[in-house]
Parts: sequence; C-alpha cells; structure tokens
Amino acid sequence: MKLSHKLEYACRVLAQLARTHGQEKLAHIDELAEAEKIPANYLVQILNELRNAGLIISKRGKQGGYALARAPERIGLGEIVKAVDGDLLGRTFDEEGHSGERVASIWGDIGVEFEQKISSYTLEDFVVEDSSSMYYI
Amino acid sequence: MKLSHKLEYACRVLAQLARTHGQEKLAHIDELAEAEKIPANYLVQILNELRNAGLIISKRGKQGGYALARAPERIGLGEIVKAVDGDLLGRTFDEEGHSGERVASIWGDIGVEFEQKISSYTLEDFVVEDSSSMYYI
DNA sequence: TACTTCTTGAGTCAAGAGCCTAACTTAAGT
DNA sequence: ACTTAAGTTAGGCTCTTGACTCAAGAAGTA
Repeated sequence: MKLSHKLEYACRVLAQLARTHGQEKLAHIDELAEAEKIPANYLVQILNELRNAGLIISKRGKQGGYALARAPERIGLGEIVKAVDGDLLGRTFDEEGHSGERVASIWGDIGVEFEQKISSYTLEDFVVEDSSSMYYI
Repeated sequence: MKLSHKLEYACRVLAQLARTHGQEKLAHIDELAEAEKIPANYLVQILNELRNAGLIISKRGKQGGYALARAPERIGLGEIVKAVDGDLLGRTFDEEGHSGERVASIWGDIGVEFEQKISSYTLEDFVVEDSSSMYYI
C-alpha cells in the first residue's frame, strides 16, 4: 500500500514537462534527470512507459526530446498512475473462502471511489511556477 | 499500488471472526484457515499482527483461540490496513528536484483523503450473514 | 558521413511477499 | 504431575518485484 519511486518520478518529470509546455523546444533526458534529480538511466524507462501510454510524445535525432502530448489540465492523475503502476488498487481477489466475495466487492467499490478522487487532480495541479514565468500565461 | 494477499486475508479472517462475535466460543486457527481458504502457516503471522495491533484477542492452551477485541462496527478498515500493511499510501517522498515538494504535498493530501474514505467502512460492512443467523439481530 | 539523441533489451542487486518448519509456552482436564 | 490441545516465536526458504545500470541499435539532423 505504499507509493513507488517510479510513480513519484513520473509525477515529477511530467510536472517539469508541463512547466515548459507550449514552448517549441523539446526537453532532453539529461535535462529532465538533472532538474528533478532522477537517475537518468531509470528515467529512460519511465519516459518510455509514459510515451506508450500516450501521455508524452518524443522525437529522436538531433533536436530530439520529449514534450507533453496534451495540455497539462487534460492529463488526469489517474492516467499517470495507470501508465506506470498498472490499475489503481488493482487486484483479482480470489473470492474464495466464506467472506471472499464480500471482501472483494467492497474493495472493488473502494477502488472505484479512489479512481474518481484521484482523477479530480490533473497535471496542472503539479506545476510549480518559477519566478520568471509567474506572470507569463 | 496493488493490494496484498495479506490484506485480503486479514479482511477475510476478521470478517469470519465478526460473524461469530458475541458467542462464547473462540475460533481456532485451523477452523479460520479452513473457512476462509487461507494457508494456515501464513495465517498465524497475520493473526499475530492483528493481535499486536489490538484488533483481536487470543487465549492459549486448551480451549484457546481468537476473538475480536471489539464489536465489528468499532473496527475501522483503516485500522486493519495499518495493522498489516503499514501506513496508508505511506511514503516519505524525497522532496527533491524542481517539483519534488509540490508532488509530495499533493500526494500527502490524497493520502489523508483516502484514509478518511477508507475509515468510513467498518468490519460490520464485511460481515456476510448466513441463513441461520439472518434474522437473529 | 558524423554526431546526437532517443530506443530497446538484457542484467544486477536487494528487499519483500508468501509460505513452511520446528521448538517453545500456556492452560484445561485428569 | 501428566497429557494433550491449543497458541507463540524464531528462523529459513523460494520467488517475485522494484530500482537501477549497461550497452548495442536505430533514427533523425547537419
């Protein structure tokens, strides 16, 4: 029941990408790793999963890099969790034993409620503005 | 972000104990393991943690066994999770990198909300009545 | 072609989950 | 006191997963 590093890293790197969203320039892995203090070689995998989930886009070769696929306010936290950690509270409960069915049912409800709650947050909420762009929007 | 077997087993075995709550007779490990299809050797550890958390009581020797420490409606789901899986969504986020602080703060909020939500369920909700006691209360 | 940057797949290492074994302690009943 | 039926405790074992690390490859740009 604890949150993974991967999820934390994903949130941080997406927040960083959100900050520069709208600009032409693409962000490089090394820049992102440096800005958010994430091991670069690990970040590669995370970015890959985020791309496969359709949350970010990438371009390779010189001038390559990463950018958000959509505006920050259109990326729900639920999508992020799902992209890097699989289904929210996901679990195929056995439904065995005398109470299996009931227990599974209640946890199923909790999972649904949790997913709703979590999707009320978007990437926009994670963006921390720095002084230079504070009045930029 | 997925639920552990241990948590599921804990919910099931507590639900089973809740069903017989109020009776004199204590439940044995073997009976509980059989009723809820839980590996007996693993169940021992779980019951131990539940006892240390003060959710159940035990008595040893002949006529020994387990029983709830309190009425089912006074045992919150949050307590159960905390007893077997540590803190809810617990995580000491590094707060490193450009967005570390903000990300940690938001996930902290989510953790609090989740804990509240989860504690609105009690063990009573897990009890599945069998036909013989259906009109008993 | 040369250089840069992402892409992909494999490998390592430690920690934790899930489960088992066995020796030990307590209490009831005789 | 002895026996027997329980729970208690400590340890170990295997397998999976998390968190990284590394290196060769592919694709775009100049």
